[in-house]
Amino acid sequence: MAQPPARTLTRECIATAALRVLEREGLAGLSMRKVAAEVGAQAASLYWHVRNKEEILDLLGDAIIADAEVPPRTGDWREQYLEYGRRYRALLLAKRDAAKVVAGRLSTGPRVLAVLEDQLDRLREAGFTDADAAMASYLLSAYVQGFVLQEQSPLSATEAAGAGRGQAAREAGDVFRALPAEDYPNLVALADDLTDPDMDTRFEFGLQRIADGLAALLT
Amino acid sequence: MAQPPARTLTRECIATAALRVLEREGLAGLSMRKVAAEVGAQAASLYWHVRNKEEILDLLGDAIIADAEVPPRTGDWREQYLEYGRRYRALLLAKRDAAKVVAGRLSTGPRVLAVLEDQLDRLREAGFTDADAAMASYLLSAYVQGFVLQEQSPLSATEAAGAGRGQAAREAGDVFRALPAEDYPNLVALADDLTDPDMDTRFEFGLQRIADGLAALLT
DNA sequence: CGCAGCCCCTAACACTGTTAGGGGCTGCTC
DNA sequence: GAGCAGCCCCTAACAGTGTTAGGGGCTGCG
Repeated sequence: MAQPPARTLTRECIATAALRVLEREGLAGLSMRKVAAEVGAQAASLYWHVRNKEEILDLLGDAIIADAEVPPRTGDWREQYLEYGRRYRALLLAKRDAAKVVAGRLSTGPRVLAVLEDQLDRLREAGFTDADAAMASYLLSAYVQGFVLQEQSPLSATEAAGAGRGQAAREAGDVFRALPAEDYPNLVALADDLTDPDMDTRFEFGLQRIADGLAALLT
Repeated sequence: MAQPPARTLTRECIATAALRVLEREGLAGLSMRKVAAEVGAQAASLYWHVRNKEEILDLLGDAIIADAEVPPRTGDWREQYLEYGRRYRALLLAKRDAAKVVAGRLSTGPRVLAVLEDQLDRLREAGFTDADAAMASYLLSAYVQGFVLQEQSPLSATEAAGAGRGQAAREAGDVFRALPAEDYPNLVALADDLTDPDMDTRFEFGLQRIADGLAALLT
């Protein structure tokens, strides 16, 4: 790692390096020094191209969305809206800690704007009010971000060592089943439903409800 | 601050102290040393009662939800479901950075479980399948968390100095309006709708759509 | 009395983001 | 060609972070 001349480093160069560090070490392990080392430079050198670590996170947010592809323009607006949601979730699941990076960050990178533009175009074409189209778009991204964040959140402090997806769900199931049934009858009864590790259908459920609710606006 | 004998410190004591520090300094400014100082102790002393900083954040998550109140049991399930969402959002807005604390954290504190238990009870009583009730509950919390997180996220690196709520929205509006209209016709046209600072009605919009979608399951 | 144990301390470790200041290297101007 | 401005990267340091090791007062029990 770290080629000696290293080529003059740019913001894009820093962004892709940060992306590699993020993939390797996770968001908590992402430091200025490590990003700098990844491009063969010193930490302080980054500050010539970037104001903050925060600005690097902004670049990361853009880079994560960068390889988004808009769904095909076939079928009705509903199928396209659903597909937007699915692809957004897939994007957040593809890169490590992507949801946490993107969560508290309103990106205005060109790639993000292009997707948003396209999405709004289809919603208006489908017959939604301007205000409704804007809110429908906002609703979708809020749901997807919130879902993936919950989906990836470990159970309390039982975290790090846990194996992949669904591990937390199974442990949560144990917690629910162990509860006193007279105090929490519903939690005990629904323990299996609440902790079903099939996140895909759980996500799809919410997505379909939202689409249904939006469809009711068009009648 | 910091009374000399300080009384023997407990986990609850640490939790409320952490809550005060969070309110004063924000999540980024919350450190072991500051929490310790708040209870009149040294940083290392905390580790007798708590394993990690992560565990303090868990305590914080519980403490934030602690003063949740379940909505009155009047009216239909829909009104109660909506009210759950509204109160959850209000809770996250009430304490500083509460959304960020709660976001990536599956709390199993007793207060959280009690609310969940009650919520599931009402959904089942309304006629939802066990699986649907569980998913409806999950859907609501995903939406609320995602929404508040987006709602509070600053616009790119224009952050810290910005005034309160709606400031980011107004600046985002400027960004959208300044875009080339031939490349982003919809973004320019909907700039006002996209950046309407009235977050309450925006939240309500999504909430109503979700409730509509769920209602369609009961027919 | 002595001895556990609980509880808190001081000191240190490795690491973080960030800034100050210095020095090569480029390319322009006289 | 000489000098100079600027870009770009460096070393060194600062204050602060989470966390651990080890010590030392208390308490209550045998």
